[in-house]
Amino acid sequence: MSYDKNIKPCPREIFSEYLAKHHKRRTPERFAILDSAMGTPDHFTIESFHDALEAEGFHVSLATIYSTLELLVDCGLVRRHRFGSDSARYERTTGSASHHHLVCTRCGKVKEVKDASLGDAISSIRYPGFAASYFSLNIYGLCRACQKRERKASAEKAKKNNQTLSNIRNRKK
Amino acid sequence: MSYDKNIKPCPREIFSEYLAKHHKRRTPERFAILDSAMGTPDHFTIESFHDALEAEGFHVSLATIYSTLELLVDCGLVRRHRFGSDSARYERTTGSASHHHLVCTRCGKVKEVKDASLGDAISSIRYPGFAASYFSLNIYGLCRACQKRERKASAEKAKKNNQTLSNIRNRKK
DNA sequence: TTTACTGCAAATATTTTGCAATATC
DNA sequence: GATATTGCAAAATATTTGCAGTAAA
Repeated sequence: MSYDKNIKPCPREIFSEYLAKHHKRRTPERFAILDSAMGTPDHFTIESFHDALEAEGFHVSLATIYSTLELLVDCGLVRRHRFGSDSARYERTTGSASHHHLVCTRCGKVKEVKDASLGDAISSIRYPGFAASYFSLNIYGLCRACQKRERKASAEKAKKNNQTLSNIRNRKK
Repeated sequence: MSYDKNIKPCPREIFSEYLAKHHKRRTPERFAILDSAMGTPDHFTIESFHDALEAEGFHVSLATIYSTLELLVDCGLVRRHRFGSDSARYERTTGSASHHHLVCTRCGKVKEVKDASLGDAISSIRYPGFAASYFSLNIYGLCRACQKRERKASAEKAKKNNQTLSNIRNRKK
């Protein structure tokens, strides 16, 4: 939970102005959540985030975390991902290089892939009438481990079938 | 629910071979679900899909729809999206041009944008050890309606604040 | 004949909501 | 002082799972 609060425009300023503009209140909970989110370079879930805050000695309810993260997404400081069937994952938008995700449809594992030029290409597209804030590119498929597992299962099944087949053949003798 | 079953390799063949390869069973439920999914050009949710099947006279349980759509995703015939907080949306991968999505973070509305060249660019990237099946590109931001709504709310708040301010000024007189 | 699949209902997991107390504006 | 926000717990929603009966291989 440490980031340079002097970089301009720093997240605190952005959030503060966003709250002012929307006539929402500047509460300690909201800024604690902001600081913690900005200090986390990795993905996090509501649950993990709540635990981390708790470990730091903050007690903030889940409901408040949900609502504050929604605000942070709305003002573009945080991205929200829904990869598999599991819960939403969040990540700060600042301080990390443009990347997309390889998502395994079998086991749900997510791997980050950095690609600045593709990121720039996507970010540079303008959509009339739509105020874009961030993008999320996910490539779905099978990860290495699940491919290997599949090959192995395939081989075992084939072996089993051959045994069955030879049993039948032997019986006929 | 009508698509040309003669196109090669047609979805029925792909699915049939997938089931055979994985030593899974060819049940009427699975093929009814396949046909219905392939006959739907738009996005659908489990709920809407279930209703549509029911209306056509098929009765298939939600559990079976979930499990079969998982198989269809696994064999690449169906894409699974998780846009907002709401339930997963599915769409067939065949028979529609490459597109991505503009997702409103405020109201959740999703708009499709066709872009063959970007789609080709993304599809052509190879990831060592990862067997890519399909991609999902979502641009998050504010849709036209929500931008308008925001401007309107902003103006009203400002007006209200001015009134309060002039009340205070008047009182001081 | 073996065992995977289906439907149903119950269980689980995640996110949202209502309400009284509190704190910001 | 008016009202948005908080925490808690309950509610709503989506998805998964267990089990007994059925059907594909």
